[in-house]
Amino acid sequence: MGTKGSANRQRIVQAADNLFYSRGYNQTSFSDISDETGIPRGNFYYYFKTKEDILAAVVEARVEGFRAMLDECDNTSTDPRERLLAFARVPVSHEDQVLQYGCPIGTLSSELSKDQDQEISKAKITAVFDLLRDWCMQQFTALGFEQKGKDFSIDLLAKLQGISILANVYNDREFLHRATNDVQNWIKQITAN
Amino acid sequence: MGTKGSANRQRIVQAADNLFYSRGYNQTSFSDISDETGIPRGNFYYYFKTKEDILAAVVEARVEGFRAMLDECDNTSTDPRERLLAFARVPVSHEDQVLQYGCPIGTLSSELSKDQDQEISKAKITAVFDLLRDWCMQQFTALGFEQKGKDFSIDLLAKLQGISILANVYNDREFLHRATNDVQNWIKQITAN
DNA sequence: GCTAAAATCATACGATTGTCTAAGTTATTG
DNA sequence: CAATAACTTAGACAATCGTATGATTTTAGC
Repeated sequence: MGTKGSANRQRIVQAADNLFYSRGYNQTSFSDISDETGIPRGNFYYYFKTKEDILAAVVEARVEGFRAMLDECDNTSTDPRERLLAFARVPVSHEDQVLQYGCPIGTLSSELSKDQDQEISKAKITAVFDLLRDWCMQQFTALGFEQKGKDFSIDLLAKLQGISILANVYNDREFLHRATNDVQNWIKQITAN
Repeated sequence: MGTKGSANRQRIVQAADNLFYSRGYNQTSFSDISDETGIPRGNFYYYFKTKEDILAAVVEARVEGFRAMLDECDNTSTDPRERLLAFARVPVSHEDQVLQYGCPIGTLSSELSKDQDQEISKAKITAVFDLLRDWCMQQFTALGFEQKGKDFSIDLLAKLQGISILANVYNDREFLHRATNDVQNWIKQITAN
């Protein structure tokens, strides 16, 4: 179910994804998505009962995107340490977007944490962070870390989030590069046998 | 000018400040502020021509708040190192708010980075980060750092932002404490003679 | 205590929001 | 080919948005 959705549904989700990222969820209207896709607003209701349903679909799409990104990290090397180093470079691999709009999951998360409703989608956002954290933990445990691996994983996510925010605030490409290097050095340091 | 503003103006700004923090700027309407203060919507236009003018006043108020917070850090000690350690503890001193709504300046920043308009207010947000960064740099230079002090300052802000985000996402008080400790240890380490 | 300015109030404007319906079209199936 | 389902469309709904105005009340200067 859902896998056989029409092309229109996919186009709606894709346009909403981009708009939610560049303008924010609350600042994106059905009309915006309609203008972007050429699909009349009325059609939306056939696929999504509410705007939050679109949000849920977008979050789901982003989960898939992050999953694919993690797969790429997995494919760079069989060494968990190298994988973590690759993971740390993800923000710089989406440099321009991060500088302009910040982290797609971090900014959405902080936007949704400010709402009484949308508890469902907020939970799904947490699931995205869980996905990333679990993947990191997997690498750390493969490196022999146990309880420390959990802390390291959240620390790593926090570092990348902080870097994304500051890089976005100051639109500072140099900082993004330098700070990413520092994170990689930190990974090398804590994983040094 | 502005210093003699009526009590109503102050109440509007204060209510807007709280609402912008807990619900977000775009999700807060004039009616919300009206409900919160009991002041009719029509009155707003006497003090503020547009909603963005209210935002500007709120940002200004937050700047004052951060300035007062930095003064407190200054008063904790004459040692720049101790001051930085105190600064690093600011998020935990506003623990509950950070866990629920994130950093008041970081979340607002990422919300405003997603809008075509509001370029003025966005610039003022950057000014808040400048305020914090300059203060940190002042401490680092007092400790003998020069060009490195600038990097350390942004690094420190990035660390605190990242911590706030993850603490908010997972509503994790323990992480907030542990990560703050780590930041303090980092400060001690880089400032060790 | 009169007057003019400052402040407050109720009300309404056009525009846009998300939601919803009832037709219209296309595709699928027996 | 007929009939049923899947999909698309245009348009309108009430509600709310930020903005704006004109009248009323309060305050301050002389």
